[in-house]
Amino acid sequence: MDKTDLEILKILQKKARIPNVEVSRTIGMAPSAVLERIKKLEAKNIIQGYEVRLNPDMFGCAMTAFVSIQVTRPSKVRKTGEQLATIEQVQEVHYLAGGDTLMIKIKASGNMELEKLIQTRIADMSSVKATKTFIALSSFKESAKIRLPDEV
Amino acid sequence: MDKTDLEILKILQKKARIPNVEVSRTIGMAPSAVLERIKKLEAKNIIQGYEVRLNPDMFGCAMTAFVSIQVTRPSKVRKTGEQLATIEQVQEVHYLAGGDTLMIKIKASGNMELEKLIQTRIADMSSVKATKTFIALSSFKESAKIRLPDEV
DNA sequence: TATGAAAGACCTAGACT
DNA sequence: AGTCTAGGTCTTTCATA
Repeated sequence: MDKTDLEILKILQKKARIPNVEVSRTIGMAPSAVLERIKKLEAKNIIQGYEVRLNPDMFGCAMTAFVSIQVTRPSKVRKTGEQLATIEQVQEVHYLAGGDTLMIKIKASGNMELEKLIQTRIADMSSVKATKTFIALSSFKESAKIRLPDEV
Repeated sequence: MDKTDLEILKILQKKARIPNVEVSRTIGMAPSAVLERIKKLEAKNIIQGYEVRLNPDMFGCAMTAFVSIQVTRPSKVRKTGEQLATIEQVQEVHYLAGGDTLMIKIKASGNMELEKLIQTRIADMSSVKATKTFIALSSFKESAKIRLPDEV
């Protein structure tokens, strides 16, 4: 990965789904060279994918919630985490340091769906000791952008 | 928004940066019709954008942390939230119900950057009463996908 | 790794249903 | 809202440096 790769990634981070040629024009390189680089970045798993960002409010996913989940034993973390990750409404699953705790982020249509999810798919897992739910009243930012260095 | 729109969005959610024609072939419609629909979805802000998902480990953003931030007064929530949202390393800012608390998600290169961020950009805001930091040891899932209904 | 050329695929506006 | 057409643009492979 060099400076050119970083330039490409910066452009894509601003707006994925941009024509290849436009990228190549911006950085002053032949389209085929850019294509090759992007392909390599994908192959090396530096680019992991391309996502649409949909407006959740339009799909009955107006509710964002975080649920802190304490597992019964530290050894249960991995399996529990993987199982939680399979739930469609669960967008994120993180293992937090300090208390045998998983933190998940959920998008649901409302109270009802959230309650059902927690009760029928989370709280009833044998490895789940306790849950604490935090409901977001509003969200000021939601992005997957990361800070890219200027150089390697 | 109808069933066709949902079909299109489902395809894009699986893989944005897919040729338009392929979408149109999948749903059995003329490319121009699909283009028109996508444009409308963008104009209506149902599609908010397209993002690359980069592998954070490759950019010195290996550390994910959540910081719970208590503000001094409920009335300070909005301004504080907006200000936090401007920080590049802050990917998410949510206002949580129940305790005048903002929850943010940070991607940083490591302890040092995280500490510096918290001390020089967060804890020193006059509206910030207290912070609690949770560091993720591992992440099982990170996605922006939402569950789309089958019908409208 | 980059370029340039060439063939084929894709995009998109416009006429029409 | 959708189809079809057609020109222009973009993608992608390959020969070459």
